Amino acid sequence: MSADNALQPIADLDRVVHSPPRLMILAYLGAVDSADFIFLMNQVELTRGNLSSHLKTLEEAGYINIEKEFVDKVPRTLIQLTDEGRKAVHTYREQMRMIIDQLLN
Amino acid sequence: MSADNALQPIADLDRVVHSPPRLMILAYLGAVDSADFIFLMNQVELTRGNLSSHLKTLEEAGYINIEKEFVDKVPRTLIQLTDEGRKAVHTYREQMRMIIDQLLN
DNA sequence: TCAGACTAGTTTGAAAAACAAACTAATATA
DNA sequence: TATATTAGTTTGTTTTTCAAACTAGTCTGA
Repeated sequence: MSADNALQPIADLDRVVHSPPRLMILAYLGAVDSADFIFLMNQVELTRGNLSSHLKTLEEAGYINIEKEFVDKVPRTLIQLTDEGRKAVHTYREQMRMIIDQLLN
Repeated sequence: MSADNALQPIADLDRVVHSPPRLMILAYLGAVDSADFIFLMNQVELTRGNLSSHLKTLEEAGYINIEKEFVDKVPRTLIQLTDEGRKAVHTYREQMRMIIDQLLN
């Protein structure tokens, strides 16, 4: 019924990556490789609570690594893309490129 | 605070278009220009209820036109992209292309 | 002609995702 | 010692997505 469905690539998009707030986080992390919580919050313009839950989603997917350390007794959260996360973004990009080129004219 | 935010293009994506089920609907309609409800339902693999509500969202956005007619006493719903819908897809495609090329490496 | 099945949707209610307000806990400051 | 600030998390609300149940009409056979 759907064996050779041309729209399948859209259905197959990784929803963890596809969500705009998370796509912003991933795009930013892809560029800088490591960011702290507050800086990331300002870059992607999310509230703290909102950022916190999106980071949790990304961490559970294995796409980012969260490291907490203390710098002069101030807690500091370092967030970086994992290899898996980088791969997921790469895959998403290739799929989306195909969708754009082949499906949306 | 966010005047020249490189991530802005992601935040600006049209969410009506961005949703995968609706992107499938729009991609399909872009290719065929007119489809009936049941055929579209099979193509995009949504339940009737689900398709119905996504169509409503698209119609309210002005992206599709829904015409109901009777063919041999059987109701038939014809769905087609409006000019505005075609334009929205075009804009989405250009924005996404830029995001892919510039942001996701 | 009346019961049962089919077609073509819509409405409604539940589940999931996104969001932001309120809370926690620690340090710094006056 | 109160007050403010920093850095997050938890929790509750809103929005979105989804599918089950409902509506309304047609067809088919006994």
